[in-house]
Formats: sequence, C-alpha cells, structure tokens
Amino acid sequence: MQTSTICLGILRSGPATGYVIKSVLEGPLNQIYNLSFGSIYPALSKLTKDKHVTVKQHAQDKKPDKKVYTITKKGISYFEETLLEESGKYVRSGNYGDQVKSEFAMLLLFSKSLPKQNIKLILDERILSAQQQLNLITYEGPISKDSNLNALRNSAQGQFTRGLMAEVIKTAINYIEKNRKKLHD
Amino acid sequence: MQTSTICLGILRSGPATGYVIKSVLEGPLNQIYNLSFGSIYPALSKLTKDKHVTVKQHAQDKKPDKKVYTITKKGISYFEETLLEESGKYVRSGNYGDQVKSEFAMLLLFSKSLPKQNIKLILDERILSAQQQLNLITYEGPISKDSNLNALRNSAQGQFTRGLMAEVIKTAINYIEKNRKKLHD
DNA sequence: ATGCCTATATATCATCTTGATATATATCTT
DNA sequence: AAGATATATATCAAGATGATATATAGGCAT
Repeated sequence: MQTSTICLGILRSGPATGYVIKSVLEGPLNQIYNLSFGSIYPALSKLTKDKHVTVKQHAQDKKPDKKVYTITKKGISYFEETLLEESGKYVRSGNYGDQVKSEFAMLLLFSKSLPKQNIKLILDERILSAQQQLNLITYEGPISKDSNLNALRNSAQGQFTRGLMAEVIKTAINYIEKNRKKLHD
Repeated sequence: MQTSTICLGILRSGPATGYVIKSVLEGPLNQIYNLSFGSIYPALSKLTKDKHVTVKQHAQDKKPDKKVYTITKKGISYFEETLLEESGKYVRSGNYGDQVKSEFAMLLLFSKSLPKQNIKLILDERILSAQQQLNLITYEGPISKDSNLNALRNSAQGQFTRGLMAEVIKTAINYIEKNRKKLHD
C-alpha cells in the first residue's frame, strides 16, 4: 500500500501532523504497519501538491513550522477509489502473508548456532517484548492531546483489526511458552 | 538481519544456488522471511569476495552459468559470531514486532470506505489465501531435487518456527471467521 | 506438433524505504 | 539543575523491491 494512501486513510479521521501520523502507527496501530519520517514527509508534500490535502502552517520561533494536514474532498474521493481498485492485491500480503520479514523467526531457525543460555534469554526477552506490544495495542487512553484520531482506533474496524493482532500475539506467546524446551533442553 | 547473514544461514544446511535460496524462502519458510533476487545475488557476490562462500560455475550453453554456492569454514565462523552478537536486536522486531507492514490489516482498518459486498469477498479470499499459506508451511515433501535443505526445515528449530507460524495463521483464520460480521453486517 | 504455461536460473535498475543524524524547544523526572 | 522524553521537521547514504530482460526445458492441452 502506498505511503500516501496510508496517510490519507489516517487523515480521514481528522487533521494531523506528520509526527502524529507516525505516533498513531507506533501506538495503537503497532503490529499493523509502520513508516519512517523519510517516507511520511515526502508523501505529505506530494499529497499537498496534488491538492489531496491542505496544510496550515503554525509559525514557531526558531523551530520548523508545525504543519497540520487536512484531507480535501478531492483527497477523500481519490482515497476511496484507490482503496477499492487496489483492495484485491492486499489480500495476499501482510504479516501472515508474503511480505513478512520476521528477523526473530529467522534467529530461532538458526538458533542451533547459539549457546543454550542465550536462547533462553532471547525467548524471555521476546515474551516480555510481546506483552509490551500487547499493552500498546489494547491501550484505550488518548493518542494525542488535541486529536480525534481516537475515532479511528475505536471504530468497529479499529477494534476488529486490533483484536486480530492481539489474538495473534497471545497465540505466539503461548506457543513459545509451551514449546520453548525444544530449543534449549 | 542482513541478507548475507540469511544466505549464510541457509547455506549452512547445504550448497545452493541463489534461485534455490529464494525458493526455500517462498516455500517452507513462507510467512517467515522473503528476499528479492535484487538483494540475494549481490549478497552472494559479496560473500564470495569475502571468502565466506565458494562458488562452482556449471557452464550452460546460451544460458547464464548455474552458480552453486558452498559455505566455507571462515563463513561458518563469521555466521556464528554475527548471529550471537546481533541476536539481541532481533527480539523486538519481526512479524509481530515493530517492523510489521500488514497491508491487509490496513485495508480492514480503512474498510468503512468499501462496499460491504467487497468486504465479504476480501475476507473470503483472505481465508483461502491463509489456508494455502498454511499448506506451504506444513508441506513435508522435498524442497528441491538435489538439495539437503530439507534438513533445515525438518530440524527441531525448523519445526518450532514453522509450528509457530502455523498457529498464528490458524488463530487469524478463526478470528476472522468469528468476528467478520462486525465488518459487513 | 504447436502453442502455452511453469520451472529453472541469473542479472539489472529506477524508485522507494529505512535508520541514522541534525536541529530546536518544552516538559517531565530525578 | 541536569537529564531524559516528547514534540516537530528535514535530509541522505545505503539497501530492498518489483519489474523487466534473457534463455531453456518440460509438461500438458488442443
């Protein structure tokens, strides 16, 4: 999915800065998608140029201007058309699809080459890390002070998606706890 | 994890061509990791230059030579050192970690903008696709004619990793079947 | 048999993404 | 008072992707 489409989808729920878009991706949408500033900022510039969003610059002394982006009617139409046209190609991708890059799984696959004590530590840390990620996804407090992006997270779609990711993480934790002895005993 | 490290890890189980390395990643290691030829071939060239692998060229008439790569003792040492040194940083990454890009989950998150009939079709296709991926992971037949890469897949580590991915996929299928009505009813 | 698809096999490259780094201030914590 | 964290944008080298090109063999359908 193009970075600009992701930005439009998030901006559909309310105006936001590039920084807030990244925060949403790292917080409640953790496990689902992530993007670097190096792709978010150019995408927002392109969207502005194409009139899919408007930008209001809040001048700030000796800091770069804070740029709040708002989706336009043209942007909403474009987003909805793009999503419908391209929906088919996202079915066979994603985190249990064909674009996976699980460095953790590769590490376990190669773990015959690691001392058993290290494997134990790695699995302990992984379980802790997964539990923290579970907390991030299930967190229900406000995302950002003055943002209505909570709506996206709390919508039926947001609840469904976050619930799916939460179940997947719980399954992984249980599996590791139940089967870890095969790797270090 | 660097592409060269992945290649060394796979070559540890037996000599292979770049094409076979990609096949392994797409078959039994589906869901775990994937790489394009555009990164595999340069990695193998660099590994050859660094004497971490040797290459035997099988001349083929009017075709590019078939290049079979074999890991060297130096390559094995380098692989084991690298894996141990960097193991810590792979714990917080991966397919339920922080480097996720689930286009499917994003599509569902934005699915309020799609006609309900399309959502139904998307979910049907996704379940089918997930079941196919499950078949790929659990497939026990030979990977490649003359390769002992089956050993990697059938090792305790291979079984653990593939079992983890299989459980995750099954959880996702069950979750979608149980909760899909929230998205299109 | 002729055409078409799939598998085997390497190579290249424009375009995009990442992860690091730089810059700057406010606010919270110790 | 110092140090860490949060807010906020921007840039860029290095690496990865997805498409495309090239070439042959084998299977299978018409």
